[in-house]
Amino acid sequence: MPEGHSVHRLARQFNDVFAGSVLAVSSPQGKFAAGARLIDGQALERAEAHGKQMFLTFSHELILRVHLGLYGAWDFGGDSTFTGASSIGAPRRIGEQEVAGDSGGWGHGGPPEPKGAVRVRLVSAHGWADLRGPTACEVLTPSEAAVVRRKLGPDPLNNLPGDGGEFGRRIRKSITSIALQLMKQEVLAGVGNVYRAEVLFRLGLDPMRPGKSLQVEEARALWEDIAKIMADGVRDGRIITTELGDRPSGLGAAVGRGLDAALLGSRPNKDVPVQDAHYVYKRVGQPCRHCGTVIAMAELGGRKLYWCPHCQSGKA
DNA sequence: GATTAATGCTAAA
DNA sequence: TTAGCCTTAATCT
Repeated sequence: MPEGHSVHRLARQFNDVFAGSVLAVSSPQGKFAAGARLIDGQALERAEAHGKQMFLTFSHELILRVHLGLYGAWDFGGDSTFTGASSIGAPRRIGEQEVAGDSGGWGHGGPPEPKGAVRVRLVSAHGWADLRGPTACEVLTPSEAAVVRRKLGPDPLNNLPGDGGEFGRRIRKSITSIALQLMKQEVLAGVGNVYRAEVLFRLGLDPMRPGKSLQVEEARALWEDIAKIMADGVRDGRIITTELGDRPSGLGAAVGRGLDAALLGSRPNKDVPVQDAHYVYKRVGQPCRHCGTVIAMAELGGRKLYWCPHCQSGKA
């Protein structure tokens, strides 16, 4: 269940390793055979991310739209030219979690036998990419792609001028709870269940507040914090929302003992233990990192919502 | 080894 | 509203 940061890393990876290259496109699984024929043999012009969706534009202007959904993922492999072109560390896999390291599988100048249900395989002169388990995978014309993108709200990782204000107008339009609205891709594109829970905690907002009740200033702060922690996610390749001083182990503890946080340099979130990465997400029953109150959980709109009943009550 | 839940969305009913 | 995608890590026996 990758959120927007993973999709932006994917787009970067495709631009790094495939842009300008002619791609052989196939569907080993067979389910995308017709679509694959439409783009087979074309050069990839560019990759773009909008929220949780990725758009690959080919030289004849057709566009491959991919949404990873619940457990979709891309696997990569290739020669040294291919891995060397990656600016994000030549990952072996990008999906719900990112896997680093060598994929093997370019031994005889080509990709390995597809394992499992590979919906799409892309092969260039130097490497390959396999897509499994996507929710959406289709070839669109430019105008069809524009229709899809018009339905999406602003993406905090693109953060174009005016996007913050547009987000504020959209979320303040409805009495629907801000917890539900943050998951709506037409309000803002890219936030999922982890960032939703974490940003509401970071700003001390009650998840059940109606969007309409947000002050303009509160909506702006919400947008800015989402943009910040998601940009961290793009940099780190994982979701880490805790501040250094709120981490009980590892370097957070060292800082607590007096180590200068500045020593951490450009990688402030390097090697954060998983149990220290979040404030509330999947921490039901555990003590709040700020006040010790037991973290609560409830099902809302079919998804689990986590929050601190004290820090996010409006009384804290 | 078997079962379950999961950082979503789509399409059928 | 519900099934489906068909993977993976964590949890259970």
